[in-house]
This record gives sequence, C-alpha cells and structure tokens, in this order.
Amino acid sequence: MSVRVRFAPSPTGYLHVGGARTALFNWLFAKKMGGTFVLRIEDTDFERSREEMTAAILDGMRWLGLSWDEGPHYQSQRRDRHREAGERILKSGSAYPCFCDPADQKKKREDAERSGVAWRYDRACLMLPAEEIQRRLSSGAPHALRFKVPEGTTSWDDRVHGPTSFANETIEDFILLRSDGNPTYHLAVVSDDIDMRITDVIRGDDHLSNTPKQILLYRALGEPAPIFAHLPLILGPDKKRLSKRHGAVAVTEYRESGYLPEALFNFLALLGWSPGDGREFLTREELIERFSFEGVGKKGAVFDEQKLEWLNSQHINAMPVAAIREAIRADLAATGLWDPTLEGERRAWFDAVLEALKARSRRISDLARDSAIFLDDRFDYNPEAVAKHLKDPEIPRLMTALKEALERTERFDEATTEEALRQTAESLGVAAAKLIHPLRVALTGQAVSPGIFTVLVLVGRDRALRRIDRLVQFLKDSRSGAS
RNA sequence: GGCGCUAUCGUCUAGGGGUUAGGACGGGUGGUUCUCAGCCAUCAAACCGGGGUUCGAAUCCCCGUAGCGCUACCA
Repeated sequence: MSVRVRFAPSPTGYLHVGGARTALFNWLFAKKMGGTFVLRIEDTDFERSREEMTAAILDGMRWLGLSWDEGPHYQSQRRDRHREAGERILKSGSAYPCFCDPADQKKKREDAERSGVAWRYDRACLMLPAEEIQRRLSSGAPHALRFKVPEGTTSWDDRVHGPTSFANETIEDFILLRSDGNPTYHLAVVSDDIDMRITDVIRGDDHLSNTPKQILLYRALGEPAPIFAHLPLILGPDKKRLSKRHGAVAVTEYRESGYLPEALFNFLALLGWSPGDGREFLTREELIERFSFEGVGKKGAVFDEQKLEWLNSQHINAMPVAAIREAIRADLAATGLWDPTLEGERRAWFDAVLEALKARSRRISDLARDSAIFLDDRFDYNPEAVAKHLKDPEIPRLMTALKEALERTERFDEATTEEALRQTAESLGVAAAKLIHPLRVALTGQAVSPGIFTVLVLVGRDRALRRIDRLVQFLKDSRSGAS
C-alpha cells in the first residue's frame, strides 16, 4: 500500500518553525516513499480560525518548497462525515449521550484541581437508566456525545519512541460531539484520517498523549490505525516549547531577514534528525535520499539561530550567482537600486560583484547592502573609517599621486592596478597599506570591503578616479571647515 | 496533583558493553592578507545522580532528580 501522510495545521496563527518542521518531515517521508502528501486545514474552531491565516500558512509552505499533492481539504466542510462517524460509534455502543452541564463540569474540574486531586469525568450519564435517557432525549434536552473508554491498555509501536502504552483508566470519557452537534478534535481527526486513507501520522510529541484516544476511536469505528511517529518538539533558548516570545514567528519572517528557504529547510531537517554521517550541509534531494526514522531523535531540540545563519552562509556560497541575483532583486528594488540592465547588458559585471561578495555574506540582505556601493556613487563615509584611516594630513597628496598612477595604466585589471599602487607607494616612500586604506574609504566609504583591487576593478577606472577626487575634496572641506 | 515523554560539550548531534567519547555551530589562539569575511591549523568544552548486572557500563536494568508535554463541549 502506498504511503499517505498529511500535515494538518489549524489556521489560528502563522506557519511557525514548529509546524514547518512537522510539515517538512511529512514531506520528506512522502518523497522518500514515493507517497502522497495531503494538506488539511483544521479550521473547526470557528472562534479562533481566520481565513487569512490559511493563506499565510500556504504562503509559508510554498516558500519553503513544501509542496502538497492533495488538498487543501478543509475540515470545517466535513462536519457531516464527522457526525456520521459519531453516530456510528454511538450505535456500536462505544459512546453515550451526556446531559451534564458544561459549566457545571468545568466548576467541578477546577475545584478538584484546586484541592490537588485528579479529576476525570465521573460517568454520571453512563449510569443513567435507559428509560431516563430516552425520556431526556425525546424532551430535547441538550446533550453531548461521550466516548466510553473501554478497560485495558492501549499501546502502539511508535516509529520514534518504540513501544508506547497508556492504561485506559487514565483516559477520561472524552466528548465526541458537542451539544451543538459539532465534532471535537479527536473525532474530526480520526474521521478525516480514515476518509483520506492516511497510513502514517507524523506529528509533534505534544500529541503523544492524544494518541491512545485516537487509537480507541479507530477501533470503535472498526478501522485499522495508522502508524504513528511523534517528533520531538522544537524548543526556545529557555528549553520551553517555542512561543511567540521567541522563535515561534512566521517562517516567512526568515525570508524577510535574508534567509534562503533551502537553508531553513536544511536546518529544520537537522533539528531532531541526523543522517548519521556527520554531514550538515544537505540539499533537498540529499535530504530525501537520506531521510529515515532511524535517525530521528527523541529529545527536544533548541532552535539555534546562529547555526541557521551559518548554514545560510553555506547555502549562499553554494548558490550560482544567477540564483543569488534573483534572490536579492526584491531587496535592491526596495532601495531603488534595482535596474533591469543588471540582468541585461550589465549582467556579467553584476555577477562578478556578487561573486566577490558572496563568500563574506551570511544573509541575502548582506549582499543587497554590500552591493549598494557598486551601484550607487552617493554613499556616505563611515565616521569610524574616516577616523581610522584618514587622519594623516598627507593623504590628499598620496591619493592624488595614486590617482595619477591609476589614470596612466594601460589596462585596468587586478594585476596592473596592484602593480601601479605598489610602485606608487614605493616611489613615495610609504607602505602600500598607507595607500590601500584611504583608497578603500574613497571607493567604498567603509573600512572593510572585499580585496581592494577587486573592488577597484569592479568600480571601474572612471568611477574610481572620481571617487578619489571626491575623497580629496572631502578632506579639504573638512579641514578648512575645522580650522 | 495524575499520566506520559526525555536526559552526551553552551547549542545541534555521532557513538548503544572495552573509544584519547567523534563531528558541527558558537567561543579562544595562531597562520594567510590591504581590512573584514573566508579559508587553514589549533585549543577549551559533555556522557544528570545513585544503585545494580558485568571482568568491564556513557552504553543494559532499577530508583531518584530535573526538564518538557498532555491533562477542555481548543486544536
């Protein structure tokens, strides 16, 4: 039988890293097994579900490349099937109507909790005589449908945790259908998973204690239970489950912060899973090829953004410049620096700029920022760079000499410009660094940049000379202004 | 409170009876060099505690402890 898995988020929030990781493992397993990945939106909580959240979740999944083969199905549209399932359980004798007042139940529960006693539903309505039930039913008394948890033990062989079991006496008779006729989570999930022929349920550890309830429902419905795999949770730096406070932000925020989807994908796959051979940088294809539940750990894993950033830098480096160009286009457009010629007649030049920048970039946003000085002459001089490298009163004279030398070179490539600079330094009787540092400020406004001759060539002779002039002028102005 | 899950460097992890307990991120130091990044080299850094079993336990078992999760007519 071919594998069918599903990701079933509820649209009460964005797709955060926890959800994304669950989706990702489902996706990997489906790909690995040549199975089907079903997407189901669990929007039965009409109080909290919001339509725009569904859109946001789909957006997040698309960005990460978590394509689904089927759906999205909407759970809210399947109420009739859920009710039918509930009726079937009732008919089979595994459920009973409960007339207890919810407010009343809640109070009892709270009282019990306050006095430190475990509370479980007391089965008051299970004890009701048949004729009393009939009487109440025909009088139209509001009632919910409760599952009658059988005696015994419920166990399963979890793909991650191995044999796991729960004593049924620790499970209370939970509600299947609310008094308004709407299904609760467990019924809806099991009913849907049966209808959608899900073979493997891969979800977070937080569902571990829900599993026996659901297995009991499969049994009551006379259906075989799927195989379960419970993934360890992703934790915040405080080792608690991710919250809005830290990390549980929309995955698309990582896009906004300059992360590549393949880097986040790679990172998330490594959170709680290891290929076992020590490799960390893995492409989607390599991940599919290597994925197996053998390598899935049981321990919650702390989300370490520094490692994500490192992986991002690795992916940036492995990326062809053409792809990088695509990736930074939006950022450049946002600052008005994007120009169609960058992928037209100036493409080769711009790709060389990106090539020079990519090894030193950890985020896509770094590339956009650092390429600005190649695209626009109107940059400011960084005050720290000025203070560090432009103090010497000799600099205007040195720069003027350098400019003259650079004007005269026959060609303008890295080798000739370097030779020109070093010869100039020698004839002036100063160290090459005396020219290099001010030149860097002249060309970039910064104290740090790629290799100076690389920058020089990429900026080009004309603009480089103008930038040197501008620096000399700047120094003149600031000196006369100061005195 | 009850039930459950988990436990190797700060973090992600490998290893599953005999290892100098390995790798990666991050940190330190040094090298390359025009700066930064990168790259290379190098250092520090861990088997939760206690009992068993065993010639031998980080590894298997038990008991603690701690952390986390679940405990709704939420999902």
